[in-house]
Amino acid sequence: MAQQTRHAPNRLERRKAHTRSALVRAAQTFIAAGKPNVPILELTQAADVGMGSFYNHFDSREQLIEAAVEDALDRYGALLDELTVGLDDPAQVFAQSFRLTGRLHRRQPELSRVLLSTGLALAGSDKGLAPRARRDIEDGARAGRFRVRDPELAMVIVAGAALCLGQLLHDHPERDDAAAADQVTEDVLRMLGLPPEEAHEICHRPLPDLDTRP
Amino acid sequence: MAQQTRHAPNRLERRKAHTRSALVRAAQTFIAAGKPNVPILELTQAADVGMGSFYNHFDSREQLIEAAVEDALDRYGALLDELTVGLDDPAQVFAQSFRLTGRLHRRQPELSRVLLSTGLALAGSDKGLAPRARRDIEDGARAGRFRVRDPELAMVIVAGAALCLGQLLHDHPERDDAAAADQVTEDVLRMLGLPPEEAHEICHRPLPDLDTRP
DNA sequence: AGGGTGGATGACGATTTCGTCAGATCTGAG
DNA sequence: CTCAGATCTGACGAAATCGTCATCCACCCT
Repeated sequence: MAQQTRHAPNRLERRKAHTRSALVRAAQTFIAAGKPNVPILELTQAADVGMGSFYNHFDSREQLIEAAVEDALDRYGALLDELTVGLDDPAQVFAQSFRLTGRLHRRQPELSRVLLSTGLALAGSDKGLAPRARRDIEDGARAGRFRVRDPELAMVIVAGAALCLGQLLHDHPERDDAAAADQVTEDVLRMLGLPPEEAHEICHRPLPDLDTRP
Repeated sequence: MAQQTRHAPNRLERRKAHTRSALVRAAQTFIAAGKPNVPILELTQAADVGMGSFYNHFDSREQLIEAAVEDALDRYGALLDELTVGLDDPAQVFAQSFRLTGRLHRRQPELSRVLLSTGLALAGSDKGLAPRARRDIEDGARAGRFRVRDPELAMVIVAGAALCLGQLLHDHPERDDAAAADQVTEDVLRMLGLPPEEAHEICHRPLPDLDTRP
């Protein structure tokens, strides 16, 4: 019994996971390209999978898209977690996350554009990266680092800045994404009540090098 | 000759305009509902016009949607023009426009949601309300009212705040839209370098009463 | 008054997209 | 080696959507 349920490197499961993953990746590509309504056939061909395999894994296109967005969010969140581990100052965590998000817009354009295209709807909700930002803001407020009257209205600015920064970087590839991200982060920090000098300083600390990771 | 070309209240033209207008309004409704891909037939039925009339006026759905967005932008822009006429202080013009935009999200939800759904793409461009905001920011900077390093990056925050404020008001109808708009405007003004007291004062001046207009 | 024109209409054939299903292929266990 | 179960596959009929076109109506001009 143990041998049956305790699958070793079970090839069946891996094949299934591979197919599903291919579909999710393909969906992300189309979402990023602004074509979330791509025909199923075209999508499965892009994923190099049979037409029917789609229906083995999902009931509808909406379901796949939801899964694709969730996957993108998970990967983005995990990356931010990993890159901000060990920081204890909430302002520092927030600043680092925001600066990194700005940089990631350029490094992982598809991942980023998936979030962009759904980001507006998620900005005020409890899905996506919003809870993380809200947590950072409230942590910072509790720790006396930020001075915000209404966290939700602060979220409005933060989410909006993140989204439009992504859009700006996408529209203007010639821009220095790191500098832009740092500048916007600094602006946002000032809006959150951090003293200007400190905001400036925090946004010029060195960041983990994104180029050295997978 | 003069009588021919100088059409009096030409009924033919009015009928054509009426049909076109009905299509544009219907399109705006569907865009606002998040269904820009509505079938042509369904759209024409909602507009209460014949199937073929659509093809008399537009070549493709994209063309109609473009026209619908342009119409929404024109109406929004004209409204803001009208409501800020006579103001000479750029900071005042900007603040008034932003506060009014926040309020309009509630008064004209469909018009507003059309802008929301396309706003992100337009935020950094030279279309939509972006040129107006950019003009106000640059005017303010020239007049020494604002202190911005990079107008484009300031735009990032302004556009983002406007978009996410609209989203917030849509998601949370229980919120006091006037208070939220004023608060966010105040935050944005501070980010633009206006002294906090002045920002606060400007955002509490009385506004034209929207309820008294058509 | 009535001929001519611009606009509206919706039925129709063509095309696209959908979702299923029966069979092919692969995997792991006995 | 063989079999049962799991997954993949693409062809197929059904359904939705498209864009056109012949036709009709209302209005304008003479």
